[in-house]
Amino acid sequence: MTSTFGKGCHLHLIDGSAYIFRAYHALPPLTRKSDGLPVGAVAGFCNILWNELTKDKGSDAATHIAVVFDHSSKTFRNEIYPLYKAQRPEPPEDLRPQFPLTRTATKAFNIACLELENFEADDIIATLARQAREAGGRVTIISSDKDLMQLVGGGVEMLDPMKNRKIGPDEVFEKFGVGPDKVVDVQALSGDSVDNVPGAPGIGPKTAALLIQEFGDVETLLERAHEIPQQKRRESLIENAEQVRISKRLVQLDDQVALDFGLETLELQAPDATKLMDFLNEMEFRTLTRRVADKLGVAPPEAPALTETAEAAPETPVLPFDHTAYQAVRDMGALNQWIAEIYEAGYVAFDSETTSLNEMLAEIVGISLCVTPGKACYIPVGHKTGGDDLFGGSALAPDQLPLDQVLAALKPLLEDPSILKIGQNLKYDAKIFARQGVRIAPIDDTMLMSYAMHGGIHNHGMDELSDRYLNHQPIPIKTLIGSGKTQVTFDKVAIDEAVKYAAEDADVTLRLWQKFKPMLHRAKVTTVYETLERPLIPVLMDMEMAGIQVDRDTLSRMSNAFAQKMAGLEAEVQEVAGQPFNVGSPKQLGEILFDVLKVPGGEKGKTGAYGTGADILEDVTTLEDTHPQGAKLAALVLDWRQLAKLKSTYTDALQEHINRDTGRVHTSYSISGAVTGRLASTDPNLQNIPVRSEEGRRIREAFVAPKGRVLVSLDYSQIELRILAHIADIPALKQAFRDGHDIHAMTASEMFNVPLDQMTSDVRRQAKAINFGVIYGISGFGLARNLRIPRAEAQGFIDRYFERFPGIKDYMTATVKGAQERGYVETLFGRKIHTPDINAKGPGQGFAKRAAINAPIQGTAADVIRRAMVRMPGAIAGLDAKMLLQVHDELLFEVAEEDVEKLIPIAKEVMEGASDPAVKLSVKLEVEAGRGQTWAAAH
DNA sequence: GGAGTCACG
DNA sequence: GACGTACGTGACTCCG
Repeated sequence: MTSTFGKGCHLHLIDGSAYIFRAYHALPPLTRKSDGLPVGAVAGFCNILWNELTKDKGSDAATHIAVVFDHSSKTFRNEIYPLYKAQRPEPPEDLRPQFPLTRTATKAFNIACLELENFEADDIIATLARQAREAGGRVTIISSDKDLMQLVGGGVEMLDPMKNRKIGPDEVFEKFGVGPDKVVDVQALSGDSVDNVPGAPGIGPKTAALLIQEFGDVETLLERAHEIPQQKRRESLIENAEQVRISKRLVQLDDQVALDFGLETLELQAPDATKLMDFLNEMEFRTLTRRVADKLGVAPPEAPALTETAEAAPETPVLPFDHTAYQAVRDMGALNQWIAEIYEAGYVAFDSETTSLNEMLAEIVGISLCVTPGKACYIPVGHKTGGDDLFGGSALAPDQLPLDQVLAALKPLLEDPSILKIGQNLKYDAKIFARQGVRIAPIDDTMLMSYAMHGGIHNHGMDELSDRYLNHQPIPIKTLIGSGKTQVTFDKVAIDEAVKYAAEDADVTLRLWQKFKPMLHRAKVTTVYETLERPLIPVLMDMEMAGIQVDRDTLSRMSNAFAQKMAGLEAEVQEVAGQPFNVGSPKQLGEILFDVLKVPGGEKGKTGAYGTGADILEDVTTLEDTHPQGAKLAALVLDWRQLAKLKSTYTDALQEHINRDTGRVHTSYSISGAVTGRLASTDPNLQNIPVRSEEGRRIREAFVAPKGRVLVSLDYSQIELRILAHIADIPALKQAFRDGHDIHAMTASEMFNVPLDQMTSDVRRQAKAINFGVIYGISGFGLARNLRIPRAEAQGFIDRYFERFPGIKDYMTATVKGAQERGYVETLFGRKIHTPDINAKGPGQGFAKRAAINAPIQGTAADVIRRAMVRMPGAIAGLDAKMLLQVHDELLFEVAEEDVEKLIPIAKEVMEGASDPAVKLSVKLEVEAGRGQTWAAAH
């Protein structure tokens, strides 16, 4: 069978160990049903292998393939340097038993499974890649590990499996600033904290790349180190020369490993169907077993009879999706039969098709229902005939029940408290039905169930959930309505096509619900779902439908004023620049500023463009003395940009959002959009209306109350700092809040030993930045940049802060540790925020750590205001008042003048007591109130 | 469609 | 001792 490996052959090398960790962290925990053995990582690993074997890669298809593993943690590198990879955390408890299983899996797929004592997987990969290259073949290394990048070139390339992106010499250069042949030199200098490669202290990747570009390689550099002008670099290199040499030996892969097999033995072979099916079946991977069985054309083995334990999920029969089985309901007889079935079942999955994503404008085109997996119907009510006639095809297509008749028949059912309505993003459908006078209740929402269980792991759109949990890819909407300019509305879709698509959505939703229902309980997030997600739907519906009155004339006048000012500024900009260019183009601006005018300090980012953000331009404006032309230009552009932003995003775009019928602006809140539990506002975003700048704040004058009514704003004072004080248990902070002190001034006083009555605004400002920094997972670099002070000074501040408030440091350490062990962090109310990147290596881990520190604080604050919002309608029911907007720590109400005095204390009490009784906070929450005819005045 | 920029908490 | 850095969002404009 085997032939020699040579020209025309293509070897795929899979970095197996990396895959296991990725699969483990990327996927929700999964255990084998029969005995509870953790198998999540094995399942993910098998899926990856199967995809690798079956996906069509055209000319990149493998002829030879192998999976390479690390044998153990000790390798020859530990003899060179005992600390190498010494600080690797132990793998999690439930991952360890899965390591041997992945080997078994690889063999079951009939793929060569390689590992060698004393060597890392990377060395074996290096050796095989060299052999293949020398034999004239091609190699694809499936990994995104930067340690492998030194191998790229000469027929060897890498493939990042997550991004599906090829990594060739250009990408390596982009990453390291040098070609593949110099990667080890750069790594030797910069070191690697994750692997404990020491490198030269004080030299990071950027400096390392510069040095290697100049000197060629590590050895030359070390010999000529005395020529380096920068004192720090020079000294570090001279002092640490030996350490750098060791580092190079650590990062240099060994491509001469003695292997006792030839490349030809890695030839790609079809898996042995029986062996593979046996393994998958033993692992109890139902869906993958079925997929593999389909593909190999063998019968799936009978599922072993499972002993039903108390908490095991009721078996969901795996039933293929069949679009031809869906029914079009075109007469009342059929509809009534469906209604009877729904009453019989007690629940129904439900979805609507409409003409718009904007619920305030959308018209119902059809409704789909599903009670049993695989059996669903679609009721067309608003489909139009083809667009052939002169009037744009506006005639109704034949054989459709009239909308009002369908609504009349469904209304009792949709409002029946004994019938559960299940949807995916039900707020959308519920709003549309509410406009037709139907209040859908009670409800379950699969999107929110997923959010409660898996926030932070993946998004919660139906296509993604279906793919992940049902292994099924629903018909993409684009195949029906197209995209871009030629996109049509759903009413133009032929009914036959619509039935397949729409009924499938209800079918998918029902299956997801059946799957999620028991999962929710096992993930211990039922309370979160029941108290923080689901009850928010009707509350947000009412807020969104109420909308807020926005005065078009005010916006329009401001827009004109902005346009005039911008034109003036633009002319000035061109004059200072000495040539015309597009002020709105950062690329052109950067070139004018740093290339043409030669302003010093221009820095190009990864895309090769100069950065021209506000902070950079602000720095340029300080060059008044040395470069007046650049300073002037930067100042003008900053002004221009502020106006451009205000005009395009606010004064212009906001007018487009004023609803024709209501004369008001209706935002849409996304409940599951932000991982921390915050809401997100879209179309338009009313959570980022300007307030910080004088000029911008005037936009809020356009947000008004109608005659006889008032806008009332209530916002939590320092809620995140208060929550931090409670969670981290900081007595000094708590006391300050109890005493009603200015918290930033108090911090400053503690830190700098300045009495409160001698506090300067500048010292207070610095303390405030530190307080916020703590909430964000502070770092010396970040604080230094924010305050524009030297890094060492910033670090000094942080050290002193931790000294004064030791609990903060403990909180941060404990939170990160918890995230690393469990894969998630929690809010005080039990919301889980998953942190899949927390054990990643590289800079991603830094991000993940800071996010993990921030999430319980931001998330708890988000939970608090959610609780207040859920209780608010009941509390203010007797008043002529409506809750209109939420801006993270603020609620905005519209109230009849005569009820203002009643509303404020009631709403305040609800907000201040929102954590009770679930959580007893050791810090009081305080709410401040404002009122006025406009939002500007109320704030 | 991604990157850059900037508005908010 | 240092990786590269503030946390969380959405909308608009340019440009390939």
